[in-house]
Order: sequence, then C-alpha cells, then structure tokens
Amino acid sequence: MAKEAMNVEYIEAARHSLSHILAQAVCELFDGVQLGIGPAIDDGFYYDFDLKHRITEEDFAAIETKMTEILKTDVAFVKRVVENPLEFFANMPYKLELVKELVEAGEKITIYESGDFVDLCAGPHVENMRELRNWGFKISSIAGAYWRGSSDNAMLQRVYVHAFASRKELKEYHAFLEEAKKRDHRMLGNQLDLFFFDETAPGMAYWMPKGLKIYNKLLQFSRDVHEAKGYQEVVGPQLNHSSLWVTSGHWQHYDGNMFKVQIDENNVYAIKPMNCPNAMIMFKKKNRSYRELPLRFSELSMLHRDESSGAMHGLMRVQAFRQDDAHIFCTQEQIAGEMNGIMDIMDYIYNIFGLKYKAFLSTRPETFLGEIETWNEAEAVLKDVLASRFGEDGYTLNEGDGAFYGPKIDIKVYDAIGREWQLCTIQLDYQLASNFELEYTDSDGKRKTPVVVHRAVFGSVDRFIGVITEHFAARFPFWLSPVQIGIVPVHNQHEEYAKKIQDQLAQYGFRVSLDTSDGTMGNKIKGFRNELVPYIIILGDKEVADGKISLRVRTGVQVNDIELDKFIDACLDMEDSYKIELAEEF
RNA sequence: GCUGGUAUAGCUCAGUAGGUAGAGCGCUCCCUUGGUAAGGGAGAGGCUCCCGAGUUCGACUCUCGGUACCAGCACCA
Repeated sequence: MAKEAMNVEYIEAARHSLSHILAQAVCELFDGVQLGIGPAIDDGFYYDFDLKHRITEEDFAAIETKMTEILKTDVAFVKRVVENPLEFFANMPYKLELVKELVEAGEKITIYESGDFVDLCAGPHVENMRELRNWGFKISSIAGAYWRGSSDNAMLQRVYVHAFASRKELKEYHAFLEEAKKRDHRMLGNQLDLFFFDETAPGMAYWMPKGLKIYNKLLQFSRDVHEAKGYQEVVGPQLNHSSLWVTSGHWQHYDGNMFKVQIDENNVYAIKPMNCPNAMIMFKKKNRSYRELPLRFSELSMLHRDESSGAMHGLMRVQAFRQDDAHIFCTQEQIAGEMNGIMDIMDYIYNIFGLKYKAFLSTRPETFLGEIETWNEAEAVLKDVLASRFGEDGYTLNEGDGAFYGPKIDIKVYDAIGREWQLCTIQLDYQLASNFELEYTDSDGKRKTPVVVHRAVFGSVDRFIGVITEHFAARFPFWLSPVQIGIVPVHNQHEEYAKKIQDQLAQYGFRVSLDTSDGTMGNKIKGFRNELVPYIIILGDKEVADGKISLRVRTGVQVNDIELDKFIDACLDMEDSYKIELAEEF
C-alpha cells in the first residue's frame, strides 16, 4: 500500500501490520504461543494469544522493546498463497479452525510473511516495517477474551495496544484519555455528592439530595414534553405473579434476568424488569374503540434486572432504574405517524442537551414470529421514516438484528471516551398484543389486534444522567443544576442584604445557597466553584450602596453592577427555554 | 458469568521485608472582619486496615474462599 495515502485504509493496514509485530514479539519471548486473531481497532489494535504464561503488566516493557527490535529489521511484508493450507496450519488449532471454514467457502488461503514470522492473513499490510518506524504505540491493557466472541469457547489472553501514526499523536491520545477520566460520571457523582453505590445493593444507586434534584428535574421535563404530545402517564404494579410473565413470554425468555420473590410453595412473583405486560393489562381493562387509537401510555416506574456481575458500570449499566417508557397502541396505518412523532420528541430532547446521536435500524432475524408481509411492511415504514429524517445513508442498517417480535430503531450516543451507549429505543411489537389477546373494535365493527410500539427516549433515566454528566463534565445547564446560584457576602455585615437577595431569587423558585459560615470569602467562592455552581453572587459595601449585585459566572467571567431584575430575567429565560449556555450579559 | 487487577479516615491516596497505621483535602473549635480558587493555629476521626477461614507467639501485611469495584470479554429477550 502506498505510504502517502495516510487515509483510514492505510492506518488500518499499519495497525494490523503492527499486530503481526506484536504477535512475533510474543512468540519470541514466550513458549508455546498459539495465535488467535489480531485486528486493527479504533485506537490501535489487539492480538489474542493462547499461552501458558500469564501475561501481566510487568511483561509490557519487554514486549514493547522486542517489538521495537523487530521493527528495526526493516523486513518486508510478503503475501503468499498457500497451496495445502490444512497441512500448513495443522499445528495451529485456532488458525486451522478459520482456515477450514475459508476452504469450505472456496476461499484462497493467503499468508503474510515478515521475516521468520508467518500469519494467516488476508491483508492488506504496509510494504515494509520501515514504514512503521515512526509510529507511536504502547500496550494499554491485557484482558481475557473468548475465542471468536463466544463464551462457549476458550478464553484467550488479549493484548490491547494503542497505536498512532506518530508518537505525538499517541501522546495526544493519552492526554485525551486523561481528560476523559476527569469526566467519568462515577468519580464526579461521588465528588459532587450526587449519588453513590453500596456493596449491599450492587448496581442500584443511592441518590443524594443534589443528584435527586437532577433526577426529578429530568422526570418533570419528560412528563411535560410527553403530556404535550398526547401521552397519558400510568403506573403498574412493581411485583407481578409468574402467570403474567408466562403470558408475556418473559418467564421463558428473560428468566435469568428477573429478581424473584417466592411467596409460598405455589406462588412466585417477579419484580418487573419491564413495564410492557402491565401496559397490556391496562389496555385490556375495557373495550377499546379504534377512536381511542393511537393510545399512548407513558410510565416512569422503577425497573429491576438481575444483571451478570461483570456487566455493571456506574449509572450506565445498573440493576435498578427508570425508563421514560411508553407503550403506544395503534393500527398498522398509524405506525409511520407514531414513528415520526417519537422521533420528533427524541430530536427535540437531544437538541436541548446538545447530544449528537446516531440511528440504527434492526430488521427481521432468522427466527421470528408473525407474518412476513407484516414485517416487510413495517420495515419499509421504518426505513422511510429514517431516510426522510437522516437521508438514505444517514442511518445504519443491522440486518437480522431485530427482536423476534418486531423490528426496532436504536439511537446511540457516545460517552467521554467514545464508548457507545444506547439511549433511545423504538420497538415495533406484533407479538405481545396477541399474547394478551388485546383487541379493539374497528370502524367496520370488526375486532382487531393493535400494533404495540415500545419506546423510550432517555432510555434509562439513570444512564441518561451518567451520559450527560460526562457530556457536560458535570457543568450542568442552569435549569438542571442542583444549586443554581451561590451567594457570598464579603463581610458578615452584608448578610442582611444577601438574605434579601436570596429571598427575592427564591420567590422565582431558583435554588439558591447563601454561605453565612465563618470562612473567608475566598474560601466560600472556592466552595461554590468546586461545586460547579453556575452563578456566584458576591455582595459587599458597593453592592449594598448601589442596590445591585456582582456576579462570578461558572465560565470564569466576572460581571459587576447588575440590577437584580435583569439577572432574574436572564435566569428565567435559561430555565424556561432549557438553555445550555450560561448568560454572561444582563 | 469469564480473564486479570484493586479493596487502608467522609474523599484522594501513602504505608508496614508480619509487631494493632499516616498525609492532603474535608470536618470541629479558636484567632483572623476579609473584594473574587486555599489566612493562621489547635483538635476529632480508622480501634473488624472489605468479609470469613487458615498459617504464625503475633496478620492490615502471607495463603485459601467470598463480596464489591476497576479494565476487557460474554450478556443487554
């Protein structure tokens, strides 16, 4: 490959070439190494190994040194077709498994040789190791990884390496990771006293007063938005008898993820992991007419899911959480309208938070329930909606990735270090309504089964708080800040005036904190700044005399001689229109 | 669940080649009456150093088991 083309393909080829160097280094340093695979990834590459020796961080330096030595040999990467691949790879069980499949598929088997090292590989590679001399690389971690991504297989040792076209870029990447660490919502949540976890309730957050303020603000926001869009909020039982879960299919398909409560020998209840079955029961409570459709039930109830121990991750993956859930009962003809309605809400909400997102459409899997025509029709509708909003190529199609009961649209956003999190999900369901024998009377007097749409925009409210904590680096917009305004009197003789200002602000419902403790004003300002309070009002002789206020904005801007009314107007504006930026002029 | 790692004061962390433990921040009190990110001093706080067993005269330190958390894999109908 041409070196001058430092494009995505070249970078991938270079990273992949480096993965061969890594594999060669590991083979030279340790005995009995069996090779798995070693692809390029977003920030470098990895290679999977099977060997007796447990690779630890202490080995990293030696491996890196060996890699550098190998690179200095200036050896070319040479591609060759293997004539008798099954013999060639006879002593390499993992490679052999891959080769067998390739041979069966009628593929030619190619290898790349770089000096003494040979690896099964389709390429492409750089031409010569010389090209990699200036690359910056560093082993980042070692972790277990299942062969071919299946937990039925052996676990190999995966060595992750960060690799960039220059040492400078590598350094910049490490700086980025450092920055990202500072945004970690688990650290910020603890530091700012928003939430925490206790060993006695893994994956279930304790929400402290300041964190709960954010939480409740989001719930209120969600309620306001959805009520305006014709949703009606409901609440179903937290604990439901197993018979309900048998009807819904969860007992059969979601068994391992439900917390159960044994009442007596014959009765087991499960804490709900989802709201849907309760929504079905609420629909079924009375005879429904087509005139009621689309019927939109929203629900913000607590959900519990028994997750496997390694899955938990701060607020991003928890065992107890709330979805801003809703179930829409509609006709097949109403699907497009409902989809657009949901996407409107999603777009409106994500814009308020300044979140960039990506859409994914998952279509009919191999095993599915229902009529194939219904599926095709539904998928066509979803594609239309997505194409009209994002363009034909503006979304990702995951063929065959849908649930067995219907296709779905997922929306993903990214956290501080680029980890991907699913927030919004919209799922069409052709199964649940018939499981529960839901019907409505259509205009022709016939009884018909409604289509069910499951949807959430925040996804999990808890996860959403995790994402926006990192997104804003805990510098929340004015309307979401637990404490919006801090007041620091220069001297305690100014406290009376400060109290007056506080009262006036509180009249508008703003969350104001007046610091009348013994500390110095420098310390008080420090306190509010560490708390990331949007505005600090400082009041001394000058302000008392003029009847005004002076302000320290979280951005660092200092503004003096402000009339309180002007400041209040600005605050009301930020509050009512959910502004992200803080006003700096009054 | 799997592989590897971590667990010491409210927080961030240090520490003991095995002899019951420290710093900074925070907290309390005193002095300081101060104009935009750390004024000075004193003090309290661990007595199960995550939990349980074992080795030992003696375990926070070593061994084994458990739990939680961290990185990754698997999982996320």
